[in-house]
Amino acid sequence: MFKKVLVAEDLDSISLAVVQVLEELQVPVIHHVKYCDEGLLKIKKALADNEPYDLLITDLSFKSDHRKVTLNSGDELIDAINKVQPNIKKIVFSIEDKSYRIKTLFNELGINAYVSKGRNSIAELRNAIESTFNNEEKILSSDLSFNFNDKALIEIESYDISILKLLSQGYILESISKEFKDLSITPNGTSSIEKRINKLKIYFKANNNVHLIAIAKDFGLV
Amino acid sequence: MFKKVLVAEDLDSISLAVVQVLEELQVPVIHHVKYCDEGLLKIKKALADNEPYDLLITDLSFKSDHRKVTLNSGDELIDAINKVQPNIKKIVFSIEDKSYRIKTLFNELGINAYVSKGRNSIAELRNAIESTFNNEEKILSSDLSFNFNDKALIEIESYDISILKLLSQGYILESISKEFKDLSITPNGTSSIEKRINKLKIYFKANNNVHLIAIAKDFGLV
DNA sequence: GTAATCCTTACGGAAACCCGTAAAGCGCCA
DNA sequence: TGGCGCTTTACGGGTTTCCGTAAGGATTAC
Repeated sequence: MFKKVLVAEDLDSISLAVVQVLEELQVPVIHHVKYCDEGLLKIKKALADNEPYDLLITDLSFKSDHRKVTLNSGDELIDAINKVQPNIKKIVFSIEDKSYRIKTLFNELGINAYVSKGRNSIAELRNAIESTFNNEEKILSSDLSFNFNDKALIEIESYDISILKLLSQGYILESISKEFKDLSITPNGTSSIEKRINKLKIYFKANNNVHLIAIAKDFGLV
Repeated sequence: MFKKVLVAEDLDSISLAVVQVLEELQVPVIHHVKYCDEGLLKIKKALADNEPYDLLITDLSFKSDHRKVTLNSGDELIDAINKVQPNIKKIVFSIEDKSYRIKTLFNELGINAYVSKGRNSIAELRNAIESTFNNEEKILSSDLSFNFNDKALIEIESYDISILKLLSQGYILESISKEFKDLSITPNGTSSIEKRINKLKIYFKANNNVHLIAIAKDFGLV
């Protein structure tokens, strides 16, 4: 079994359960942090001491409070850790159940397992830890049964997300076009952007921009 | 201390912690349900048996799965319970931290305490249970420090929420007007509705309708 | 080298919005 | 009854979205 595990989870009520699972699995060293920044520090320290962690279990969303932080989410934490210790095994344990979000975690951040917090997630988490230890790939908790090869949501790319983000911030077409030109994102003609928004509206069956952003929010795309 | 407590919480990783707190407080009878419907049934059964619960601790949001349910949220559960056993003490334990949502829980559903899931929520929950037992009123976990008498968010009433809801569903002004006429909600002229939306835009500093709905989603208003 | 195709951009008219102003409706009170 | 204040509604013009059509440019096929 894993020898040294780091848990990043802000909710104390949940971390309690995670740590309990790790103890049952007889993991000798279990550390727990409530802020992403702390997590990165611990990873770096362990590397410097030549006693690196071999598993990270992290949540995605962290509450913001008085404390000033540079890493705001599990995504950012994983991204930062990948730059210093890419070979570490990574399990995400989160409430998120949108396929788009989860796919990018596997494809872009290279996580090993995703466990969705739910009615039977403690058992799911235990299984995921064991499977990860046995070098299985792309482990998904059983309540998430979407197809990994489903093209549908993969087709929505970062370009679309950028448009949706700006729309949700109150930008009008022309401003989006200007912004894209500044950032050298192409295509950036108002007409092209308009066309792309139209595709999104058809895809999500939205009547208008307002409806589209409401749906995008529900899907966790923005 | 309380003699018989019902916990309604779908996430097993969290209910574990809640039950643990109750055990530490030496509550003799602790029941736990993962679905709201189950919760209502247990309450009714206990009443019929003349052994009613004296405390309810519930989450607000419950994941939907294959199972068909009639009560979808903690709000609905409390509302239903209030109809059969209004005198039961009620504590809400949820991640939600929007003052609008929480105020309506106190004002319209008559809950006794609200504890926000956070980095120190186990201790907060314990305190809230004890304070509730001692008949204190309107207990709020300490990380939520908004003023109860703050008029700002109270001014946003169900009329505004209705507009925002319809907007987020892709309705145009005229359709909203028609819908309001059908439901005999007044005012229902397009102009009045437009004016009200304008107020909301000023209040939330939104540039346009798209922006407004994005903000409303963030605030959990729709 | 030319045609076919796709992507990007431009254009224009109808619909919906945004925003200010003005009229109509309604309760209140003298 | 008539005037006052407030709310609701109507109206109008400027802006933005919405949606179809088409021109220009790049890539691919043959």
